[in-house]
Amino acid sequence: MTKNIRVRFAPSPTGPLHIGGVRTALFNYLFAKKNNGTFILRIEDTDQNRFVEGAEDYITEALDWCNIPFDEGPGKDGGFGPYRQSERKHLYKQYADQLIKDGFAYYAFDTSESLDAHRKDHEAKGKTFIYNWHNREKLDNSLSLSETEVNDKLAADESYVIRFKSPQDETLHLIDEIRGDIKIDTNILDDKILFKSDGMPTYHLANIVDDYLMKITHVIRGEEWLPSLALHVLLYRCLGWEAPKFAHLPLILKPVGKGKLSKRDGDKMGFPVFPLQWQDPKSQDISSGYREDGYLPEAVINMLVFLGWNPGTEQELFSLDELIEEFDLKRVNKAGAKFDPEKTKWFQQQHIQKLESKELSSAFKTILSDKNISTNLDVEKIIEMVKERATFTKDLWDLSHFFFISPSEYDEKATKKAWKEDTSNLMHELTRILNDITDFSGDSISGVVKGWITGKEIGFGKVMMPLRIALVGSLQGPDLFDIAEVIGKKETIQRIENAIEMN
RNA sequence: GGCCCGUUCGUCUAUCGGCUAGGACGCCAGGUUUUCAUCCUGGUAAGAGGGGUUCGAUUCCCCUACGGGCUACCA
Repeated sequence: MTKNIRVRFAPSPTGPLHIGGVRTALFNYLFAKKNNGTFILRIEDTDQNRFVEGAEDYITEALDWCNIPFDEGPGKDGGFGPYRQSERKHLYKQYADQLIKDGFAYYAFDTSESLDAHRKDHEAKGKTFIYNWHNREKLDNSLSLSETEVNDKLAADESYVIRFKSPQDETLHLIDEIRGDIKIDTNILDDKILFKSDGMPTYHLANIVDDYLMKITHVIRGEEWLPSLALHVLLYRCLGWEAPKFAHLPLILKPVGKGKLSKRDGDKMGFPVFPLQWQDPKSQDISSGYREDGYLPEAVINMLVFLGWNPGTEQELFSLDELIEEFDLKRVNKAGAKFDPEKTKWFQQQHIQKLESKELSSAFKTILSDKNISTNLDVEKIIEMVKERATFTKDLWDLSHFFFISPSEYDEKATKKAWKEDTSNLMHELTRILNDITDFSGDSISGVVKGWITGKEIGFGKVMMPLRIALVGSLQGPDLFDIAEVIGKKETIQRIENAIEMN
């Protein structure tokens, strides 16, 4: 019998979720959905000092926008709640105590100051201070002190932490679902703090306890956690629990230069690193978001999933459902991937093209009403005509404004190129011809005008270019005759007359 | 510094020992669109270096180099 797959995304509410975090959530989501499993959101807020107002709401809103909502999490109890570690505070201490009782952990009374001094001292000698078997007998803890001393300190309410007692002389064989076997010598491990003096567990303890209690089967997280894997596996062992499977995702790196992608890269190069816009509650600084910049969530998702994963085929464009179908942890890469803002735009362009004109035009109608433009024109047809040139919804106005507003000025360069001495006469004649057309459809206008041009032997450019200037204002846009059809006979002729007058 | 992970076109990547190393983004050139964009076609460009193993290594092993991560009473 196979266990129910349960995965979790466990961010800290220390600020806006950045796209690396979104990708981690996405991989968890895809893995869960692919396996009919459960995707859980757990808020890891054990560090009260770093708590940022609004960050948790941001996380859930971002997941919603990306269409990867959680099945269980704050406000959505699936029987394993609460889902904020701050609300689970009472759960952790007993496990730390159990570890002490079983000899796997110990009390430590060293102050931060004394530890800092040790570190500085070692550094000065070119050595590294590690709190572990090397020196724990010499430091201020329940391993070096007598039982009475320890009890006295505890009774005196002296502040303490609980440290893990890393085992000695053992080679750990760890398995990562993406990287394979990893061997670790336990002698190099340090005695990590499990329980802080403020009464809160550290990430390590809370994480293990919650994953166990929430029956997590697969821990899919960023590569920055790989060094902690040994500790985590050891904790499961010492607590007598079966460990879940682990998969460590490669990191997203800066487009240029060294290191992992950061907020600053986005500011510097002009692309968002956050799914949603974020205003820092303290500094009031605003960071741009993909949503506000006009990206489609499906484009962002598609871009993110290809940073470190591929289906093994040549298909690159995927819907979320297709991703769920195709996703496989085994096809996740090991190496970090540099983020590419250009390719992100390409994904956006591809996905907006997949949208139905109907959908786009309803979004576009909002833009129109924002601009106080009311129209009798067939908006859906206009969108159909211009959408192939759009990358963002907001491009639609630049691509189609001339349908709604008659040109008030004409592109200088284009006019110089296209409007010659005899052009006005030609345009006059054209208005008379257009006026006689009864079926004012693109095809019919095209037939009549082309016939006239050919008959007069005047060359297409001499008519088409000035006509385009008259209708559009510049040398761009979709098929001229289609434009004429949409704006209608009266408006078409009017615009030509305006152009004659102004040139 | 120590430990761990990684390394194919500029970038994202395919290849489960047989390679003329494939695709995509970008860039360049041509074509379509009597405009512009889209689109189409073509081009550019790669397995870090050195040792092994093998009939044969991009693929497996080792070393070096380089890149990344971790090294907090942060996650």
